[in-house]
Amino acid sequence: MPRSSLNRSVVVRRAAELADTHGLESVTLAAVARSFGVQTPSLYSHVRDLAALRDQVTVLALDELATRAGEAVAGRSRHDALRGFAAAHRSYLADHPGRWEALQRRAGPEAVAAPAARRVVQVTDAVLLGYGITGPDRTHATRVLGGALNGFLNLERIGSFAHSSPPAEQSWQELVDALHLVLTHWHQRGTSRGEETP
Amino acid sequence: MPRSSLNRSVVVRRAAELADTHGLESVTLAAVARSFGVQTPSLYSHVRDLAALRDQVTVLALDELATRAGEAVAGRSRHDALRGFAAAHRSYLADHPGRWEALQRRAGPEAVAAPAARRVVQVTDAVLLGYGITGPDRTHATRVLGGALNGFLNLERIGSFAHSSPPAEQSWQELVDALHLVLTHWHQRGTSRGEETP
DNA sequence: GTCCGCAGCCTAACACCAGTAGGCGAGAAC
DNA sequence: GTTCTCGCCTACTGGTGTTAGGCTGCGGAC
Repeated sequence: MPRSSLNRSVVVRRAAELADTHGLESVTLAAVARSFGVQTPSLYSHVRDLAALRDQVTVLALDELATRAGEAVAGRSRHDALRGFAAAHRSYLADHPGRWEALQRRAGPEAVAAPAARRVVQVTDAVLLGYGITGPDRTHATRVLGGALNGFLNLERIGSFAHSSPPAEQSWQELVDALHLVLTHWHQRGTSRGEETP
Repeated sequence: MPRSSLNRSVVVRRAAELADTHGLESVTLAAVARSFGVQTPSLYSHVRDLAALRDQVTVLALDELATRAGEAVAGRSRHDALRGFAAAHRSYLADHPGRWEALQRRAGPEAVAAPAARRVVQVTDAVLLGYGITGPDRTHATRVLGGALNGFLNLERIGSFAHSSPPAEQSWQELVDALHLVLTHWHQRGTSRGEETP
């Protein structure tokens, strides 16, 4: 019997695959061990905990999402960058629904401190810089942009759009265009409300 | 011993309270039974399943949210209605985090077919009608609005905003103002892209 | 008032899961 | 070749969902 190729990153990757095929909440230590043909307690050499395993799936997802979004944004600006950024999110959900699910969860402290989390923010910032949004406003815009994309995709994922007629794809285009409008007018709107020069 | 005050709606309500205090995933049949001083199998007279219990918490949340949002919108229009609608969502999350969590989940078929789900959409439509958004565009706007609000609040809930400086409250105001801008310009943007008269 | 039906809660039991304690053997170090 | 170490193992505990079937006390029929 080969001593085994079991490994922390291998275990996490397998957990992510199980999440994608059967949903995150069916990612269980017993299921992961079964998929390796191994007994459950053997995993504790590589993973502290079930919670830690799921947290690491979250970190993996953050990392992959940041990479995919970064590639989609590279060399583009404004509307093109925004479209690529949004499409990266949507395609990641389509390709890896279980890992996406892991992003919609409150993760442990070591997961949120991971560099992968910061990378996602950095890519978002790159899009906003293309719109000329800087300073403290950029944090607000990051949150608005991230929230809108995540929220739409999450509603689509849980089936909220499945029972009304127009396909979600069209609404998605509307959302991206709406965000373009918001980002284009961000500065003017901010100054008109007198928040930037108090 | 009183024959019991156990009841389907009482059980669901207790499950919702447990969700609010300890999180939705700690809503377990064993915990609900314990809170009534009753054995676990006794609950099966009132609830089909653990999944059904959680689905009914979702329906309860949809109903309460629709009521709260409806009251916040009544007699208002445009920016005022939007602000009330958004504030209703945010306050519901603050007051009932566990029930909110139940809204971010894929629910069973009988839950999504519940009248409560339609009521939420109707209230949203009322806000959009105030902006003069009608016809097929209204579905898109409903999804954009719902997605943006849900997404922002969900990111706030899972702590995504806890590690950057400006408080989330300010970003929330920015989001509501941004949505006002989007809804105000919805019609123009739609026609300018030639989608309404194909 | 007495009896019966039945709804509602009970015990018993099974399968599954997370997590802990300690054993054992294969490969590496020397 | 001997020894050490690490990775996987077995055995076990406590908790969970779910089913099957028993008991009991309340409400209605007479």
